[in-house]
Amino acid sequence: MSNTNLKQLAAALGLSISSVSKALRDSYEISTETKKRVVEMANRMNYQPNPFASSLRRKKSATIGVVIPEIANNFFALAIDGIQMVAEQKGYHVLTYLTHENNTNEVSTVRHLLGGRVDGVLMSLCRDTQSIDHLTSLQESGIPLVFFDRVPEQMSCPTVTTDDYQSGFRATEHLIQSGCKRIACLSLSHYLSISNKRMNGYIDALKKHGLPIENELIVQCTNDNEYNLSLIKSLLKSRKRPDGIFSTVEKLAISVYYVTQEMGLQIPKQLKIISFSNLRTASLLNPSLSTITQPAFEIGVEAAGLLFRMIEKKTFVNRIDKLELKSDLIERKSSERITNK
Amino acid sequence: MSNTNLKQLAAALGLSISSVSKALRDSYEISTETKKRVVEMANRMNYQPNPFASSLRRKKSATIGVVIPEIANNFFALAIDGIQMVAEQKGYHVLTYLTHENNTNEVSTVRHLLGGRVDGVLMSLCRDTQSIDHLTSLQESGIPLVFFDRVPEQMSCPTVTTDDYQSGFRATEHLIQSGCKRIACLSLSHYLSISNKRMNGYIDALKKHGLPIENELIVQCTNDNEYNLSLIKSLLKSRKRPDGIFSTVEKLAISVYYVTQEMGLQIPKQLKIISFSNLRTASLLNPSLSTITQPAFEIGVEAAGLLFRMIEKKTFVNRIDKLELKSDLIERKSSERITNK
DNA sequence: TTAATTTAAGAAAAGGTTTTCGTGATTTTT
DNA sequence: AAAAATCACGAAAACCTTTTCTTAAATTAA
Repeated sequence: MSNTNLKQLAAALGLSISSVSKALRDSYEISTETKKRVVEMANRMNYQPNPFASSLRRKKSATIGVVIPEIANNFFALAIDGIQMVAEQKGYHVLTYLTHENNTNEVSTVRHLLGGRVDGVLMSLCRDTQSIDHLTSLQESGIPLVFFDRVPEQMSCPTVTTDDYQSGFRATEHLIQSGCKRIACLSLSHYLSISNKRMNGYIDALKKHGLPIENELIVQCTNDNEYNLSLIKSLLKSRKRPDGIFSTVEKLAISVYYVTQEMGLQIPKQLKIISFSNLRTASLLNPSLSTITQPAFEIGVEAAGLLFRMIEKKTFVNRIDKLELKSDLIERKSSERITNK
Repeated sequence: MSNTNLKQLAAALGLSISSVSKALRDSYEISTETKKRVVEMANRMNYQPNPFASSLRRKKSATIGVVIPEIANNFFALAIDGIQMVAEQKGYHVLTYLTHENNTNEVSTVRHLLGGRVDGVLMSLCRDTQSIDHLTSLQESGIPLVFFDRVPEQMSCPTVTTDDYQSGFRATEHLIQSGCKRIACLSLSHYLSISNKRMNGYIDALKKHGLPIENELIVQCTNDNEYNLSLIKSLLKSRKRPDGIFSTVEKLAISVYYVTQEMGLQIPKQLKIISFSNLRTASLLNPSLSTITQPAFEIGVEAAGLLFRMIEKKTFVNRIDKLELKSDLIERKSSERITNK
């Protein structure tokens, strides 16, 4: 154990505990020479302040909590990366919680967080969260709270998102311009506002170009990968198979690739697809996948930045501060127009 | 704030603080009816014990630390997933630290951890860690410590790894059997034992099949992606270009794909490749990538399991407990034998 | 019926830090 | 030279739980 505490340090220096504490925190009450002596001895004795005693006394944990649906997900991994970077700069620790897209986990995680273990919380909702009671109670507890990407629409709380509606619109319009007439939309959840915004963009793009909105082309997927595969399979085997797919989430696009591979359907000849994705290998897929790529790292950075502004209370953060970043649409083979029919 | 504490709870119940505390911890000293009353009131007042006071008193943080090189990496993301699962079962929190493959960060993170913020540490070394002083001092501080995947060979400490030597051997032999005569090896770091083990497997496979070991075919890559691309480019443009590549790490295989795409080199016709990888889209790449896939999630689970055995001290964990899991070799197009020459 | 034991609870210390308040000693002001 | 202010440090409370040690009451044993 490091196990030297202030008491021992004070004894070794012939000073009082309080003086040593002040010296280490660079208080004006302590003379410069004493400070030097103290710091020296602290290093020599390998003193590390007990974080719990400190947190207990100061009512500061120097820790933020991050609650996300999953970690084995390019978007969230990158966001965490950004969050960690900012936290480290601020001298904060990062406690990560995974909900696995399960609302029950989300609720119990929030309950834990209410215990005061963290000074602030960054959160991205899980796909089946409907009630926001646990979220409001967290907010009302006074713990700074910022949502990113998957945000609760009904709540007045700072958020960092991307231009989901526009992205959905542009992606769909891109498919239309590539010649698609029947475009399906794969949605992750009808509870999530990002899913719905993306879908609304899709719908409005169809409307703008005079294409009908067909319910059987809007597929609400689940959290069960196998089941999603069967949904996609039946979509692609239906009498009036779509000739384009707008996938609101990477995972589902990958499933589409698997299904087309199995069925022998050719992308982009028989089916075009574009998807939200942060896959680094999108351009190496067969065929390369057209993507709407969110600035995941920056989202993490911005969300953390907002959170620390709230924690430090230097600049006021309004509850309705909503930051919206832009996603990139990257056209690749999977949505390419076929010239020679 | 939740901000109800034992004192207030005790006052509301007309009991002493100590009795309430005992009741909540289900002590035999408290009658069952009183316990019921206490628990009820605790729920009603939304009582959450202060984790810092508790940690201070019990000298237990209910937190483990995980130190990894990066998070935007399929292997580590999956490992974290496994770790989190076990930690959650045990009622522990997970503090994540990223070293970004930088030894300085690793050292300073370890120093932080010495402060006693965590009850145990899971760690995977960064690529440029040579000195293990910081690691031994962490171990000697008495904090349970388990390494996974990237482990320090010189240290006597529990580890969870995979059969890296055999995997390297099998991968190389597979390339040879597919017809390769000049096989290059892309290594991440000559400091990491996993890199070296994989490379030794490669070397021994070449030896077994009577192929020469050529230094210019063993490429030590860096942490600079751009530079790695140029290394790979010059490798593939050299007079005697290799006809096979064994990549010890996913990232480098992806770089190879980019380079071959740019150069117009055809995989597997002109160049075959196999790589360590946890990419979910390996089979969807163009061409599909042959991989050695480590059981990343299980590695996390096992490492966490070992760590908790140490923390709980129920079963003794020997310092030389080394757990080795098996990786899978999955043959795909990228290393396929070309039949009709 | 008294002594011994068990039961149920409270008082108080301990854990290590931070911070407020106090206090002599020195320096500055009048 | 006396009064005021500053300096450098110490004592002690506070943060909230947990746990050990007591203790009064109730039960059992003798």
